[in-house]
Amino acid sequence: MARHKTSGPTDRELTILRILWDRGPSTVREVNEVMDKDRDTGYTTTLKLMQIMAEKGLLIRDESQRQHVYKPAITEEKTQKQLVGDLLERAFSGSAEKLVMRALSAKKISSKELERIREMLDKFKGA
Amino acid sequence: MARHKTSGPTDRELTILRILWDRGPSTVREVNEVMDKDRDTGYTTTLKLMQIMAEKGLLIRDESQRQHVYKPAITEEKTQKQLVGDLLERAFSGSAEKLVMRALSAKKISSKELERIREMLDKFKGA
DNA sequence: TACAAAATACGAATTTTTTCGTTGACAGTA
DNA sequence: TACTGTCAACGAAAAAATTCGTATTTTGTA
Repeated sequence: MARHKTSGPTDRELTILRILWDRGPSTVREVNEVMDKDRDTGYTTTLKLMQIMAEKGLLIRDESQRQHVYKPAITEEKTQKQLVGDLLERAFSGSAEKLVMRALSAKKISSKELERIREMLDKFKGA
Repeated sequence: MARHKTSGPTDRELTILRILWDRGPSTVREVNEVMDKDRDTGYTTTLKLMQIMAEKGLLIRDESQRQHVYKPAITEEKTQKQLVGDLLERAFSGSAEKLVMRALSAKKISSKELERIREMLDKFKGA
């Protein structure tokens, strides 16, 4: 697809990043197994994606083993922040309030979670 | 781009929807003028996009005038909800808490806005 | 009516993202 | 050593999204 200027990882790339953040450094096979469960994905497809991502600097590759081991080059936090910031501009004209509202209504949230969100708010208010 | 299964509007489509939500029903020229300001975009490019969106059912076209007038076929609310829900799954493994946290830290938020968000929380807590 | 301006229709090219087949290298083992 | 299974490299095809040139239609106006 064509991508916007501010663009970060593509869809499939994000899928791979998610897996690596969850699992920690992994081989292509390991990543592919997780991918494949959710949506049929050939091994070489995953391999190619991860190779490209390494080229782009999205992943770091350890070639010391025969089975190369990949890990994210960017933190989950930074990426999430970027994605949310992006969505904020593209779909919400910058209104964080509205985004939060939609997030809350998009999904049932436990009152425990609501409580933690409230605490966060306090922190931000203080800052 | 290739797009994920759950996929809603593409990038450029979302740009156009945003403009229509903001301005109300508009002609291609009007939309293109706004688009073009932000990023060079030929008139026929915008036209084609909007025609495709009309075909897809994303826009409704009023052809009674020579200058066709387009308006969104989907509400801002529904689309935003979908986009947030999507991002929630794709980048946050479903944790709304984290998404809200990132949203708050992605952008400076006025204390007035924080206050309103807090009120929203109360409502959700009650429900 | 003839011309110019402005719009839509159409088709195709381009770019980006995703997918995968094939090949050759390497490692373990019978 | 010869065989087998696993892996990375590579190139190219396919799919999706975006862009735009050209032709045609319509409308206003000289």
